[in-house]
Amino acid sequence: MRQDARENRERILAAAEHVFGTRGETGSTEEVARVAGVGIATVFRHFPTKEALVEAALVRHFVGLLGRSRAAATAPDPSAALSTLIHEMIERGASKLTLASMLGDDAPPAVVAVSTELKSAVDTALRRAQAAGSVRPDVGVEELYLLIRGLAQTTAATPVPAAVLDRAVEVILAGFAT
Amino acid sequence: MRQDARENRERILAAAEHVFGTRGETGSTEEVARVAGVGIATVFRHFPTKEALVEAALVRHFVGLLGRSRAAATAPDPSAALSTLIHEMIERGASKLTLASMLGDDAPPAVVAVSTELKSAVDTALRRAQAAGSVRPDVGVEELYLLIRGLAQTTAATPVPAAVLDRAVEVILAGFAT
DNA sequence: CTCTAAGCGAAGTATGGACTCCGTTTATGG
DNA sequence: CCATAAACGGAGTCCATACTTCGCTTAGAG
Repeated sequence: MRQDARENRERILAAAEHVFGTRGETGSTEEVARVAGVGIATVFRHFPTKEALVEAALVRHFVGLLGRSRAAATAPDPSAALSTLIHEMIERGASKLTLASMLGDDAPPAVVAVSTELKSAVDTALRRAQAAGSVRPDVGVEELYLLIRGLAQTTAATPVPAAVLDRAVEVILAGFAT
Repeated sequence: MRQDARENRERILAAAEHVFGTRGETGSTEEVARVAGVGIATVFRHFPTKEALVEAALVRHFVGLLGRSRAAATAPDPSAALSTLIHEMIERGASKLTLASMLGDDAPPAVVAVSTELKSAVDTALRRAQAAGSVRPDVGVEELYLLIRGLAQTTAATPVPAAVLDRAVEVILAGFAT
C-alpha cells in the first residue's frame, strides 16, 4: 500500500469517528470525506460501504479501550483502577458507544469479538475490586456496563457540564461500594 | 372533527411512539402509516411534517410522566415515592427519551414547556427526599436526570433483562442514599 | 528522470424516503 | 335516507445520499 493511501485511510477513520460520534447515524459519507479532506470516492475505495466504515472506526475505538481495561485488570490497587477505568470509559467511550448503537443487531463479527474481549477485561477489573472488598458482591459486569453505556451514550448525545458528569459518576461508584 | 379522524389520529400517535421509540430516527413515516393501518397521506394530513409527528408523540409521552411525577411530589413517603418515580421514568420513559434525543437542539416550544415542567416536578420529589434525610444533599436534579436518561436511553436502544435493570436502578438508589 | 500502476476527485446514477395531488369513500346533520 | 363535506389512500414528485465511473495525478521503483 502506498504511503499517501495509508495516511488517507487514517484521516478518514479519524473523521468518521468525529462525524458519527457527534452526529450519530445522520452523518453522511460526504461529510466524512470533507472533514478528512479527501474526495468521496476515496472514502469508498478504502471502505466499500458506509457500514464497513462505521465498523472500522468502532473496532479502532474498542481496541484503544481494551488496552486501558487490561491495565486496570492488573493494576496494584483494584478499587482505584476500577474507578479510573469507569471514568475513562465514560469520557473516551462516548462516541464509540454512539457508533455501536448505530450498528444495531447485526454487529459484524470483528466488532463483536473485540467488544466481548473488552467486556471480559472489565469483568476482571470488577471482580478484583470485589475480591478486595471495596465493591458489593451482588452485582456483575452487566449492571456496570449498563450504567456506563447509559452515561456515555447520553453525554455523547448532548453536552453535559463536567461537574455534573463527575458527580453522576461518583454516585455510581458510591452505589457500587460495600 | 369526525369520529374516525380522531381515532386515526390516536392510532398514528401510538404507532409513531412504537416505531420511533424502537427504531430511532431511522423509522420512516411510511412504516408509521403501515403500523397504524392507514395510508401515508393520512399521516401527513394530521401532522404536516415528520418533525411535527415526533413532537406530538413526545408531548403526549411527557404529559403522562408529568402526572406520575406530580404524584411523587406530594406522596406521604418521599423516599419511597422517589424510588418509584425513578423506576417508572426508566421503564416507561425509555422510548420518550429516544424521541427527545432525535429532536436535537431545536426542540419546539411545546416540548420544552412540558419537559421543563416535568423536570421541576422531579426536582421537587428529589428535594423532599433530601429534606427527609434519605438522600445525600450534595446532588441535584441534573445528576439524577443524567443517570435516568442514560439508563432509559440504553434500555430503549437494546433489550436489557429486567433483573439486570432492577439491580442497576438499585445501585443508583444506593449511590443517592446518605 | 521516466514510466507505470496505484491512487485520486468531480461528476455522475440509483434508491429510499419526505411530502403532494386527486379521484374515491364514508360519516353524519337534516 | 340522502346530500355533502370531510377524510381517505395510493400514485406520484422531488430531494438527499449511498455508491460508481472515468479521466487525471502522483508516488516511487528501476
